[in-house]
This record gives sequence, C-alpha cells and structure tokens, in this order.
Amino acid sequence: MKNTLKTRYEARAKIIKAMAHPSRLLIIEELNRKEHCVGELTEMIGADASTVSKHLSILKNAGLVNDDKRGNLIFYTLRVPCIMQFMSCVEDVISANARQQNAILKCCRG
Amino acid sequence: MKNTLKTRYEARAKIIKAMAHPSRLLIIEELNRKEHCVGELTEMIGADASTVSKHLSILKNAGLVNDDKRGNLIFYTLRVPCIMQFMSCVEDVISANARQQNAILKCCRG
DNA sequence: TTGCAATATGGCTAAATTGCCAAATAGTAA
DNA sequence: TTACTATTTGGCAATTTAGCCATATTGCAA
Repeated sequence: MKNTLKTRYEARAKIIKAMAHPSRLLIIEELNRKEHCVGELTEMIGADASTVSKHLSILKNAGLVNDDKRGNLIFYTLRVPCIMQFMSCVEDVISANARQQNAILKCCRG
Repeated sequence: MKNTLKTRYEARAKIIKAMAHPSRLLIIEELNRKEHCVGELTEMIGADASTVSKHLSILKNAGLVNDDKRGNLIFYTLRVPCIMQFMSCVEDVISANARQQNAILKCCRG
C-alpha cells in the first residue's frame, strides 16, 4: 500500500476502532442525547468504574468526545454528531443480514 | 446494561469492528469504486494473499461485502454503499483533531 | 489424468484489547 | 488538617486479533 494512503487509512481505522465496542457505542448514543458524567455512564453500562473511565479515554483520545470538569464531576459530550447518522447504516446492514438468513432458512427447508 | 440493549450494541460493534482495520478500509473504498477480485486487492494492499483473504472473510461475515465466483476468480463487491457516507464524517473528526492540535501548539508557543 | 493459478483454511507466534482490582489523584466539605 | 466522593491510572491475566507460512481446495487447460 502506498505510504500516504496507508497513513490515511490508519488514521481512519483508529477512529473507527474507538467506536468498535458495545459499551462505547452505548456511551456514544447516550452522549448524543445529552451530556453525562462518568458515574451515570457507569451505572448504565454496569461495569467497573475504571473500565468505563478507560472506554471514555479511548473515545476522547480518538476525538469523539469532549470532557468538562465541574467540581467533582466530569461531564462528557459527543463531539461529532454525524456519527449517529452512521448508526442507521449499521442497522441497515444488520437487517439485511437478518433477511438474508431468513431467505436461506426458507429456501433450505423447501 | 439491559440485555436486549446489550445484544443490539454487540451486533453493531461486530459490524463496526469489521471495518476497523486499515487494509479493510482500503478494501471497502476500492470496492465502492468497482468490484475487484482477491488478487487485485492483494496487490493494492501489499500483504500475503492469505491475509487479504482473511480480511475479506471478516468483511463478508459482517455482511459488508458480497462475493461472486467466476471461474478461477472471486469478485467482491460492496454490499452497503451507505458506509461511504460515514467516511466523510470520520474525515471530519480527523481534521477537527488536527485543528485542535494546531490550536494547542499555537497557544503554548505564545 | 496432470499441472498450474487463484483463493481459502489451519496453525502458529506476536501484539493488541478487555476488564477487574488496587492504588493514585483531584475536588469538596467538615 | 482529615474524611469522603468521583475519576483516573497502573498492573495483571484472559481473550482476541493480525499476519505469515504451509497446506487444502477449486477451476481451468493441456
């Protein structure tokens, strides 16, 4: 792969990889609704606080979220709302897959 | 996390994870332009043919590409063009990150 | 049939990711 | 100051991923 292209795809992959986790997708979706502090997200996800904190740092490092410290709490917001449009495309893939699975089942049962 | 939600985010994450690799992003972009056989993609990427084959099987398994065998060759096509719209959003993130980096540099040099 | 080309699969090691616990840090409040 | 809460960081073990080589498999052609 040409070197400039490689760099470009690596940069993209880094961002997409940051999204590629169930908990981080939940975080993205909830932050799209409104800002949340770490404790709130931790409760929604149901994992250790340190785990959630690491997820948030991955999202922040990719430039997908912003953080805003207010006293003891740190509020996170979604930095790039256009991400949410992508989710409907992903849902399209999921339902296309499901339809295809159904078609295969129907066909093979006769 | 509630169980139905968890399943949904896992399904999404599986698809996004399938995209989250530089070589697979190149494949997606090239297949968006036009169909390609494995050999062509292998040459573009510059990795072992078996490696590229595995990338393709990951994409296929996620429902992102279709394959069509014609004689000795297997042609792959992009199954979900809406994915490409997402790339411009990813590029937005990248340039926003770059701008922010610049701002930080300027500020700290005085 | 044999031989060759294209692609896929198995196996292996190295590297990255995940998630928990424990400990550090930062902020508030007494 | 001490105590308490929120969040982050370090460390570790388990799992997953990546990429190469070697080996199937498939299809064409002689």
